[in-house]
Amino acid sequence: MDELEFRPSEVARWLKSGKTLALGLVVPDVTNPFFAAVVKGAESVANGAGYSVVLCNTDESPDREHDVLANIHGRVDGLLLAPARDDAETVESLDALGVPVVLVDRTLPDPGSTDSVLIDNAGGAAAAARHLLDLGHRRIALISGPLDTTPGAERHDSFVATCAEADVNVTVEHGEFRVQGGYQAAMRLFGRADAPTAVLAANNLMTVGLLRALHDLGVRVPDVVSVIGFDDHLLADLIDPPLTVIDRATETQGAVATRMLLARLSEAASGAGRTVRLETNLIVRSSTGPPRGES
Amino acid sequence: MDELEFRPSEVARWLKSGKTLALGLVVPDVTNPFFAAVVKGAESVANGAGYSVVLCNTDESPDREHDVLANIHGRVDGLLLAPARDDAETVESLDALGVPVVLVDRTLPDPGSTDSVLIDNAGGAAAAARHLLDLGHRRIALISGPLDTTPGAERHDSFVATCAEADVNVTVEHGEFRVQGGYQAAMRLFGRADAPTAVLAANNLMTVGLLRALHDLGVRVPDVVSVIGFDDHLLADLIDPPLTVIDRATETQGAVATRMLLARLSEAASGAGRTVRLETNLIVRSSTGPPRGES
DNA sequence: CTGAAAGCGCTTACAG
DNA sequence: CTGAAAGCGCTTACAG
Repeated sequence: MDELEFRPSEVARWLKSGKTLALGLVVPDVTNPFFAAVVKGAESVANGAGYSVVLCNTDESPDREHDVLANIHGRVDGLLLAPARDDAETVESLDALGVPVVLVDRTLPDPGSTDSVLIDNAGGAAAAARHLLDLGHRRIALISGPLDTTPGAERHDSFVATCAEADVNVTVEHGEFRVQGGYQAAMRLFGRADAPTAVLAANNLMTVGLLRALHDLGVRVPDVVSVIGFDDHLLADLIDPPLTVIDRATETQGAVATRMLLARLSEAASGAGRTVRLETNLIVRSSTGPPRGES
Repeated sequence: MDELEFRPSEVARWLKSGKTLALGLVVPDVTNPFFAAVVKGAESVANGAGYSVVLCNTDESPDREHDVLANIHGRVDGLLLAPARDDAETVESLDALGVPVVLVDRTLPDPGSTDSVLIDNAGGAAAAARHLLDLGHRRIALISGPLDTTPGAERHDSFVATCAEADVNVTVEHGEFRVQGGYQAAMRLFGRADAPTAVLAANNLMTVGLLRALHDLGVRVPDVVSVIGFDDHLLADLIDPPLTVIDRATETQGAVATRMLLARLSEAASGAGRTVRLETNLIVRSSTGPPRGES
C-alpha cells in the first residue's frame, strides 16, 4: 500500500489551500559574497520551516526588479527583498504583490507595515571615520555607493558627518556597488593632485575595484594611502597588506529576515513594521596607518 | 476594464496545465563563488524563458540533498543539480522526481538520459601538473577534494597520472570542498619532514584554506612552495603573491545547463544524455616558480 | 462566434 | 465513523 508511493499533487493542494509554501528571495547580485551568504541563511531557515525559496537576481537594475516582482506574483506566500533602488515605484510593485514583505539590508521610503533587517551602517561608517581621524588623516575620501540605496546613503552620511565633526571635508566619488564602480571611482580619485591619504570603500565589491586601481596606479597601501573596506572578505587577511574592514554577520541577516517573514505568515500579525539593526565591527589589520609625514 | 488589473491565479493555471513553470536548482554551497556564478547564469536564462528558479542549498550533505529532492517534488518542471556525492542513491531520488534533470559540474554513476555540463577537469589538472613539472618540481602534492565527486575524482586522477608520466609520485591529502578542508589537509601536508615544493588545491575554497595554513606556518610562496589553485578568485591577482590558477567560465556553465534543460522541456526530447565539457585555462601568475635549489 | 460545462487533483464540510 | 459531493480558479473542448 504505502509502497506504491502515492504522491499527492502539490499544485492541487496549493489551489485548495490558497498557499504555495514558497518564499520569494530577490537580491541585487547573488555573486556578491554578502548576498550569497544572505541567500544561504534565508534558504536554510525557509527549508527548515517547510518553505521553498524562489530566487531572483535583479543585477542591481530597477527594471529587472520590476519585471521580477511582476513574474513572481501568485508564486509565493511572502517575499524577502533587497531592493535595487530606494524608490516609490518599488513600493507600488510590492503592494500589487499582496503578500507580506521583509526588506533585507536595504529599505524603502515609507515602509509602512513591512519589516526590515538592516545593519548599523551609521555606526560602522563612523567607526571607520574615527579610526582614520585617530591615525591623523585629514585628506580623507569616500568611494560611495548610490545614494538612493540604504547602505549607500547611510554609510555616506555618517562617514561625512563624523569627519565633519573633526573639521575634515570628505572627498566623495560615487559608483555602482560593483568592482567596476569602485575601480572607476578610485581612478577619478587618484588622478587628482590632492589625492587623499585615506579612503573608505562603501562595499566589498567596490573595495576590490579600489585595490585593483591602486595596484594598477602603483599607489602603495598603507604607505601612501590607508584603505578600509566595508564588509569582510574571505581573502582579506591574506592580501598585501591585510585589509582593515568593517565586518558584520551575513548569513544571520538572511536567517533573521526569514524568521520575521515566517512570523508574519503564521501569526497573521499585522501591526506596524519592525526594523532590526545588526551590529558592525571594525577589524583593524594592516591596510591603515598614519599618513606619510609630508606637511 | 484593464485598469482593474485582474490577476489570474497562477496556481490554478499550473493545475490545469500540469506545469509549474519553475526549475529546481540544487547546489552544494551557494557561498562558494563558483556556484554563486552558476546560480546567476542559470537564473538569468530561466527568467528569460519565463521560468522561476527554486533554489536549494545542500551544504555538501547527501542527507540534506535527499530531503531537498523529496521536498521539491511536484514543485518544478525540471531540475538543475550539482550533486553532493556521486552515488546511486541520488539517482533513485532523481527517478522519483520524474522530471528532466541536467547535472552541473558534477555527474552521477550511469547518468542514463540526463544531460551534464561539466568542465575539462582532466585537462586543467594536467596543465597544472605539467606547469609544476616544467618548473623542475619533483616533490609535488595535491590537496584533493572527495573522490566520490566528479571534480574531486577527475582532478585527482589526471593530476596524479600526469605526474606519474614524469615518474613523480604525488602526495595526496583529502578534504571537503571547504576552506577548513583545505586548511586541515595543508596542515597535515606541511607537518611532514619531506614537505612538498609544489601543491595544487582542488578547488577555490580549499585554496583559501591552503593559503591560510601556509600563512600560519610561515611557509613562503613561491620561495618554499609553489601553489596553484583550481578556480580563479576575485582577489587572486591582489594577494601576495598573485595566485596561479586554473580558470574556467562560471556563469556560462549555469547558463548552458539551463538551456539544455529548457530544450528537454520544450522538445520533449528523449534521446540519450549529452555531456558538454567547457574548457579550462591555466593563468600563470607569481605563486609558482622553480623549486629552491637544495639538492 | 459566443457561452456554459467539464475537469485538473486535491481538501473539507456534510450527509448517511 | 465512513463516503460522496462540492469547490479552489483556471483552461479547453463542445454545444448552441
